[in-house]
Formats: sequence, C-alpha cells, structure tokens
Amino acid sequence: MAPRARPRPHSDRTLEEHIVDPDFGFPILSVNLLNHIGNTVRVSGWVQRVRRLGALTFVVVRDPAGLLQVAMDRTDERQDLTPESVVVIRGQVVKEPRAPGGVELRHPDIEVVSLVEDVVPINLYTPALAPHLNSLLDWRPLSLRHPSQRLIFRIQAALAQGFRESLREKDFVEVHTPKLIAAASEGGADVFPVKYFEKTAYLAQSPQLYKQMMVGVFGRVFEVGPVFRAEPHATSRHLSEYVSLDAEMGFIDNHRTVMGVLRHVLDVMLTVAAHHDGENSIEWPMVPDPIPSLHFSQALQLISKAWGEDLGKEPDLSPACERWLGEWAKARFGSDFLFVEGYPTSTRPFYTARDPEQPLYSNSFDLLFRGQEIVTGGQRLHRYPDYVAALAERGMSAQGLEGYLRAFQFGMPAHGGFAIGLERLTARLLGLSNIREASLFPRDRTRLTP
RNA sequence: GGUCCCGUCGGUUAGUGGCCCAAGCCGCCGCGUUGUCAGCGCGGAGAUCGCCGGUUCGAAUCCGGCCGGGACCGCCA
Repeated sequence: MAPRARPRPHSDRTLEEHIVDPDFGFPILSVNLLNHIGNTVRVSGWVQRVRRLGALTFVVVRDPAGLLQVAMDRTDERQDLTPESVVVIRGQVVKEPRAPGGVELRHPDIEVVSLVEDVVPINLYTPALAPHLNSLLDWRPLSLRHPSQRLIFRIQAALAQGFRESLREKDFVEVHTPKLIAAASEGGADVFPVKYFEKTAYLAQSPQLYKQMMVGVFGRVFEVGPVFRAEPHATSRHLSEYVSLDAEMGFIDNHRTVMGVLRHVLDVMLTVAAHHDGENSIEWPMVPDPIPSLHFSQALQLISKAWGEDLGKEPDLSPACERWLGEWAKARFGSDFLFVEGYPTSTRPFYTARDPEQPLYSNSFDLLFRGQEIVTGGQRLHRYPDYVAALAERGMSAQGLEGYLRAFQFGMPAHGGFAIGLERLTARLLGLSNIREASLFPRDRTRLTP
C-alpha cells in the first residue's frame, strides 16, 4: 500500500510566523545580559543573596544559567527578598566593571512570584557544598540547586546525549523495553517482586533479553533506561535503581567488534560532555584507540605476581584487584581505561558465548575506568540449540523464557552488546566518592524518599 | 548477609566522667556601613547531646538494647 500524502504540520503558517518569538517569552538569561547593555530587560530566578551596605543594596539572583547582580538604593529595600524566593525583575542592564560578570541591573522593579518564609535548611551559598551526603539527599530538591550539583547532572545529561548520538549515527535504533516482567532475566533472587493484578511481576534488572530479541528486528539497538537490583548491598558504588546505557548489535565477528563500538561510544560521550564543562576543572580522560586489553587469566597472573599470592583459581576480580589493575593500566599505558576480557564462562550468565579456542573462558569483557567496573559486555549465544544446552548445563528451566527463545528458533545473527552504568561513569569521571551523588534521587537499601 | 566506624543548635565542627543548664564557624534575627561579590563590624536567639534502659555522688562522655547513617567485604553496572 502506498503511503498516503499527509499535510505537513503547521503548513498553514509562514516561516516568519514561527520565528516571531523564538524564545517563547522566557526571561533573558544571566549569561546573555552582556548583549543587552543599555536596555531594560526582564530576568527571573531565585534570590540567592541580599547584601545591604548602608544606603546601597545588592541582590544576587540565580537563574537557570548562572548568577546576576541587581544594585539598588537602600530606599528601595525590600523585606520579602528571602533566600530562594522566586523573583521577576525588570531593570536596566548597565556595564559595570565592579560587578561580577561586568554587568548588573539598575533601578529594578522586583516582583516576588513565590515567597519563601522558611529558613533554607542547608548551607547552599558556599563555593563548596559542606553538608554531609545524607543531608544533601534529605534536602535533594534544594541541594541540587547548588552549582556543583547542577554541574554533575548537566554532565550526566551530556553523557547520555553522547551515548544516543554516537549510536544513532551508527544506525542503532532506540528501543523501549518493559520494566515489568514475568521472570528474572538472569536468574538469581536479586529482583523486586511487585503485585501485578492477580500475578506477581518483577522489576527488570536489565533489558538484556529484550534488547537481544530486538537485534532480530533492527540489527542494532540501544536503550537508556532504569534497571532495578534488589541485592541488599550497602556500598559507595551500588544503587537499587540506576540508569543503564544498553546497546546490542548483530552481525558481529565476536566480542571484539562490540569492544570497538564501545570505545567509539565512550569517546563521543566524553567529547560531548567536555563541551558542558565550561570553566570547571574536570580531569577529562583520553580514550585510547584501542583501549588496552588484558585476558582475565593474564590479569590474575599479573596481580598474583604483584601481591605474591596465587590468585589463579579466583573466578572473578575483587574490587581490590580492579583498583590494582586501574593503577597498572595508568602506569603501563597512561590509560584510565582497561578492558578485561575472557571471564570464566561459569561466572557469566547463560546467554554468554564461549571462547571457541578455550571454552572455559567466555567471549565477554568488563571495562574498568579508573579502577572500577563501569561496563559489562560480550558476545551472546545466537543458535537455539546452544541456548537449550546452556540452560540444561546450568540446571535452569526454560519456563518463562519461551518468548525469548523463539527469537533464536527463528534465526538470530551473531550478536553482542554492552551496558554502561551511567551513575558509575559519572561518579568516576567527576571523582565523586559516593555513587549516590551521581543520582538525582538515589534508591538504596534504606532510602526510598524523596 | 559479614566486619568496623559514627549519631551534639537549621547546616558543619569542638567537647570522650565534675571546669558543659555544652563552644566555634555558616545560616537566622536586630543595629551600623555607598561597590559588595563565601561582604564586613557589633549584639541576639537557637541543642532536654538519636531513642530507651543501666553504671556512678555526678553521664554528651562509660555499658547494653533499639533506631538512623557511613566505610569495607561478598556480589554487581
């Protein structure tokens, strides 16, 4: 059937009509005041500070872009300019070298749109945010207003944007898979049960099975979405809910193809994010091409040698191992990133592809960033009989996986993918000591509010 | 789930048996200050020291339980 011609939206309007007010009537932003010197403008934001100096008063207002200063006579003094009150100000923009940023507003007409009558409970107006994490989280809607906190989430948004852009450009399709699912996707008891009408459902701990099925549809897909982990851990690097940046791609040679894509994606993410850094002094890492890589067994040998103990039988790398490897990669290659590939098949989920040369090891990898695991990925099984065998070998039932397995019964290319922990990457990048700082409203073992 | 550490004005830190009905800084209130910019100066208010019980002539301080928080480990992104 031929697609029917549709009128283009808004085609009855001229282009000129569209651009009459490109800013929708939003107030002038503080960063743009320099373009309005001599004019009377309307700005708006939160009262951050009122400094009364005898007959002269300064009001510092924070808007979505930054700070601006209003200067007025003490005779104009107002009692309702309390911290965090929202004001709309009309005033004349004056070039003033003594003002921060070189401009200020004079002869202001200030309207208080939202009057704050309570004392702000945490100290927000110091260059470094002093309260403990717990206070910051208890007062999250307020503490996030601090520039240092705002920056964290601007960078995080830019990282997610870079993730999307880099993959879209490589013909990946963004998908949205269910977060309410019938069975745990990777086995284990670390899922949250939820009442689902007459049944029990679970919150998805990963989009893994769904993104694989979508490889059978689009070939390459990605997803940005929440995942839920019910493990009762209490550490500075775990959340019960976090944002997973998932990608999955078909027609690969092996996990090395995936690693190559991941390197490119990270490079774009960091480049996009660095543009949002402004004046700030974040240590932006280079993404080497290629990122240095170690086989799991090689990694254990290196650490065994360095520590003088035999770790050869360890099934996994401990956090201490990862920290050591992080330092090693920095010293040996000058790299903040290090791939560890070929984890033992037994420690990886059932869908993991084996290394055809040495089947005890898998075609999987982790990416360490500054000594912490921030990405896991690998090649997956793609032939139906392999899934039947893998499930049997692990004593797992196919029950609940029928829908998933059908995708493989009816032809699936060799494929693989990865998942980046967005908060972990953010925290590691910005040197945050606790992952909770990299989550707007973190969910952990005990925190469910705000 | 295991081990260790911590709960003192709104925030942050001092005090670890009697000098403490608890001190400093930020914030708040008042006064002064015409170029502040983490404003400054002076004054003021604000804490039954997480909760319950115990030891002691006397507990913020010692002991036990509970609640809350943090770190590391196991496991994971």
